Amino acid sequence: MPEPRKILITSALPYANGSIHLGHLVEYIQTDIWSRFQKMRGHEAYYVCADDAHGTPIMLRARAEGIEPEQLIERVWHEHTEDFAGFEIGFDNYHSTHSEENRVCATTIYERNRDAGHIVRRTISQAYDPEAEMFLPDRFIKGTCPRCGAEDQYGDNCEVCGATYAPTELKNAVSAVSGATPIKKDSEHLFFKLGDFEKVLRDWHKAGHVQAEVANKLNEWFEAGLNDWDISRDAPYFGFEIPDAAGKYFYVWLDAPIGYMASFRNYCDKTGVDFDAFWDADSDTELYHFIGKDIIYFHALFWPAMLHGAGFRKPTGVYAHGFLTVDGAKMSKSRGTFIKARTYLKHLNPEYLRYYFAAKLSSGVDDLDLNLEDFAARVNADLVGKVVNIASRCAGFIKKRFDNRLNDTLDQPELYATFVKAGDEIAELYEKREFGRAVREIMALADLANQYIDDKAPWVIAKQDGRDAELHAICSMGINLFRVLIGYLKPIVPVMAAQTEAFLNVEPMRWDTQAEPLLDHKINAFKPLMTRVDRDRINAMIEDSKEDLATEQQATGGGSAAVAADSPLARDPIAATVDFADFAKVDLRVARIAKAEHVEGADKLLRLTLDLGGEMRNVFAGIKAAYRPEDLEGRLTVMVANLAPRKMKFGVSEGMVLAAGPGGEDIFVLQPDDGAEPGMKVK
RNA sequence: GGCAAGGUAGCUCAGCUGGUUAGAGCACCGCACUCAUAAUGCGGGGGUCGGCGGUUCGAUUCCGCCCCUUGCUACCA
Repeated sequence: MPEPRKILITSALPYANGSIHLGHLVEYIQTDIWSRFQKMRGHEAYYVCADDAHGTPIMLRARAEGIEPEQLIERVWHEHTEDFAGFEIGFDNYHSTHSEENRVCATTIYERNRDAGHIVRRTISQAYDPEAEMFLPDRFIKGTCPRCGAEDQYGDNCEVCGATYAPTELKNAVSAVSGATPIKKDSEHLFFKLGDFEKVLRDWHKAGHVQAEVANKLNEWFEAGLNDWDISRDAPYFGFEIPDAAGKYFYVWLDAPIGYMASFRNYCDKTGVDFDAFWDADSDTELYHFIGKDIIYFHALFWPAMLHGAGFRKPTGVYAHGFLTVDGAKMSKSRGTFIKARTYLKHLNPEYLRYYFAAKLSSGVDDLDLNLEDFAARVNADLVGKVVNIASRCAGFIKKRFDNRLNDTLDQPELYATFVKAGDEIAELYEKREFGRAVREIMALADLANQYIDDKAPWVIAKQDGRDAELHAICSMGINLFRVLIGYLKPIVPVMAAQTEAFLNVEPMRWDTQAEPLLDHKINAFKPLMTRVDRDRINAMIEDSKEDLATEQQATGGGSAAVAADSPLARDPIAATVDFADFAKVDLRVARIAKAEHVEGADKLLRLTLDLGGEMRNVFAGIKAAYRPEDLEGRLTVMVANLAPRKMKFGVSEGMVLAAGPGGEDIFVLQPDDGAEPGMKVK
């Protein structure tokens, strides 16, 4: 057996300001599968992570809650830890960037870079809130866009017209912290001279430590030129004070990646693992960072540069993944597809999601879609219908007829050998982070196993006298094939694998334990290893996620950014986007209400006769409680002119008048400005 | 606007360096089977491989242009 590799693996640090949601989990599940795989292969692998606990948003949120930042991050740390545990994310250590280890690591990296001449000081002018007595990050300044006049825009760019500008250009700028008008104020900042490392970084990228598509993107950045990086922030700030700059703090993004190192240091101090062996410049160990594609800049430029400048090793691999969409669209709170980890856990088995993500993950940076229909179908068909079914259809015979003891020889050694052999290819796919392809290979094997059983038809043999040995051999073979499959799936579904180990009465499976079949071996009674995805549970989860939103809005007290809980928008969220082509199908016309009258026997309806400028339409409208007929006559309004006629109790309605409001007396009929003429198209 | 990744059966996706009738799973239809968590097996229908040009004996696969989707970015990193 070759020498075990020494591997340190990380996932990006989640920010200690919010809950873990399904989008985060793509990364943690991807990393965890890879980590578990490496461990199963017998390598010395460590998976560490931490909460990213510093920065202005955390400081302000704590202030808003009337607690200290330390209390906030402590609480969030526990939430995050529980959520990750719920999804079987097997961290060897989960720490925090607000820790003594991180202070030491950050200080070391800073001081070494400073002493090597990679830090400069420069005075810059920034927006300052005179009331809150703090400098304001761009996103904490709001005002009117200088270009298009849209209100309530952030300090750096306008979400309406896309203009970019300096916060000082905003009209009527206010601080989102205090409401005061920001002023400009000078301050000395510390900068990391990223440009010093251009050659180092280019060489490092060329050496294949990042994905090809990421390297392309990095090239763009090189061409744009590497700017100095502002690594300091003024007090008040929640972070580490810079040793030789009183009142200045390390920018959160400086000490966040250092959190990987600090978490590992914390782990080493607890366990005696050799920290230096993993971080020295000449280390022969491997270091991998799994990240989202949005933070490539930090991990493929700043981080290796900082490490290099401080005399540490650089990462072996920085692997970016794409984002999660749900049913083809960005996660949306109003649609209930912004699903938090704990909301999911209330309703569904975490291994469903682990499997589904694995089945769709590749080594690329493509986005991943969680299609809820596909999710249920895929998990049910693959995991339950194919894989677990193999054990389920064999175990009964083994129990009833053979006292739960497996046969002492294999029915088809060559088929078993095929399964074992396939492990090499599957392992290679895992190693390359091509989990989707690995899963396809495994499911192809599962198909073979089911075909084998079908072909042998043990249920027929079972009914014939004197064929017990055959039956025993077939079912034992099936159980053995099942065992190999679960071994291959173990990095993805560790809980089901553990249950299988209990069922099979075996030690925890490793990659190389699959080569030898289980013969003449006593197993335990079979219990269902996984139940099918219940679509009702999925729906309940979606509903629950919508409720999360409502609760949150109440909690935030309807700040300017949040939609007030009782606003029309909150009661009736904006519908899914439609193409222009779809919109254009609706033919809206200006119409004059030629006649309005009560309808005999109708409680809510008025009969309107609409003049389209040549054509008259009979339309029933449910506006009786809000309007008197005589007030409507002669008015202009807007109608849907190509709506399919609808037969109603009192006659046929040939269109629909546009009106807004919840109903009853609160109905407001639309009316065009003066000058519009009946028949004009509304567009 | 810049850049990146995509656009392949109803849905989710495979298709390496161009080559015989373009694949899988789910869904659908038929048959078989009933050991198994309405599971499984066999067979079938269904695709102008986003559009238009070009290179080539031959292009889903290469080149150009266009359309659409998603994401990042826009003197923040």
